[in-house]
Amino acid sequence: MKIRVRIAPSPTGSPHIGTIWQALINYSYAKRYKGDFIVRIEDTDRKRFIEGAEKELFSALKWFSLEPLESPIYGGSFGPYRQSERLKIYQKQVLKLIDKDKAYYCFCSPERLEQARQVQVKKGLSVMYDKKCREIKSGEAIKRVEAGEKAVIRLKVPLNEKIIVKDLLRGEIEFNSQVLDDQVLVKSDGFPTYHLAVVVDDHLMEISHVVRGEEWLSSAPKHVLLYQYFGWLEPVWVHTPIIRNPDKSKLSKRHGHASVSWYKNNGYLSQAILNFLSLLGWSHPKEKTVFSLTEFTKYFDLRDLSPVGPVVDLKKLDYLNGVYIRNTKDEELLELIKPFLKIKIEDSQLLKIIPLIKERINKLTEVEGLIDFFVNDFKLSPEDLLVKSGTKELVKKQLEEVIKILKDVKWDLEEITRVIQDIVLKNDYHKGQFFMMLRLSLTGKKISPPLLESIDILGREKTLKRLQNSLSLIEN
RNA sequence: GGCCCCAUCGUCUAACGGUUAGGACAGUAGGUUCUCAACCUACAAAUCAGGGUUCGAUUCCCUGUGGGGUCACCA
Repeated sequence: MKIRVRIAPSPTGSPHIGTIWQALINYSYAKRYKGDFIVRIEDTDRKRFIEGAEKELFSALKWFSLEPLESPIYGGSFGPYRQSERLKIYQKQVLKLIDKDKAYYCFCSPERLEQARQVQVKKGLSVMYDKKCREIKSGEAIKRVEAGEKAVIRLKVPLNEKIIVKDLLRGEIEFNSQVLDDQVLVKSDGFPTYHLAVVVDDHLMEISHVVRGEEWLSSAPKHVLLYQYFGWLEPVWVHTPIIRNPDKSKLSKRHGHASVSWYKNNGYLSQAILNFLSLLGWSHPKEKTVFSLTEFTKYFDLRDLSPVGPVVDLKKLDYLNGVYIRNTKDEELLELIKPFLKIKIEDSQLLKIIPLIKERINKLTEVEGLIDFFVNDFKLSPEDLLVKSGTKELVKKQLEEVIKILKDVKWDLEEITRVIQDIVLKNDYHKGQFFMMLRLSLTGKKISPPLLESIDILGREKTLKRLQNSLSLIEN
């Protein structure tokens, strides 16, 4: 059987990291077994539709290199891939159900339903449709519809039957049809609900494995029922764990970081995020935690997914991000860093700085704070300088010496290193203290990239100017 | 609340029914070092509880507890 898998997001907001995780496992499964990965847009809810959300989704998929074979933008032979463009298909299919007496028209007003619901809530019962319209003769119902009366179409759930969902990760799960609602399949605006659309589309698009979040498990028996009613072969059901916040709730903006843009804006690399995501819910090969998407697609199998909802631990992502940053070539890193810099700096100079900082950052956002001193001047408090570096006389003497020697030294790293270490040795200065003094004078920071390399890049003019500034500062 | 799912270090996760319950991140301590990192070494840290089954349960079964999901003309 040809493997065909899909993600089916709805365009109701900016892309969710959980959607990317779904994309990752679907894409990887398809890749591994030479199947097809498809994106279908589930835009049947016009109230929640957000303009531009679809575009954002595809640009996110592109960023992660998880591009589908078939989709609304790439096309494919099972299109259209937007549900709003498939209305006729659903209408045709649902009529089959009406014919078979497996679905029925319901004329109940939203008000009546609301009332019934409140009674149920009061009695502590689960909220379900009371099946009032189920008894209407189909001939009569059709007449009323033709007369223009507003109606929805509901699924006719059998009264007391066992329905089995065969889930790949959990085995057979048994539901009693009593707990299943006569689900609305077609809304009064003529749009299908998820339940109808997903079954029809997955079947017609020849989806072999329906891989989706565990939040769908409760409604899966309805879908199974639909496959039976239509007389179609069921796909393999795979309900994946839901990614959680540190407080174990479903990953959300409130308690965690759910949107792809947050990760992007906070200086994470797409490969690192992907690596991190692939670790979630998956029994990775022993003692190997760093691997690329290509490697992942070699090992990944749906069977190795665990049904336990993993918690997102940003500390681990930070670590992985650091690993990826260190493994990125300086030239590539340059391009990645630039969008995060507010200061203006020449590419050539930035390229010189990158080796000094790449192993001390975990996120691209940390770059600016480390390197702004190359460009910007800063205010230094004399108290700070003296507290960290010794007495006024000592600091003054040291600064004067350094200034003197740097004035006409040959300006390259080796020479600078030699002369400065000379000063320390000859005078028997406290090395740590001396370097801290220089560090503060030149960068205004207690923490900075390696000092001698920084001096080399700063250049003679700037270095001397800053040292002079510090000198005059403590003289006052 | 009904129904459903799940349960190994703080977190991500290993362990044909037999292991000193392993690794990674985070933590702690030390080494290296001009600071911070990176790197190296060490330490600490878990089988939810109670019953079975078994010569032997992290592993299989039951109950409890805990967590999660779901109960829409939303997906």
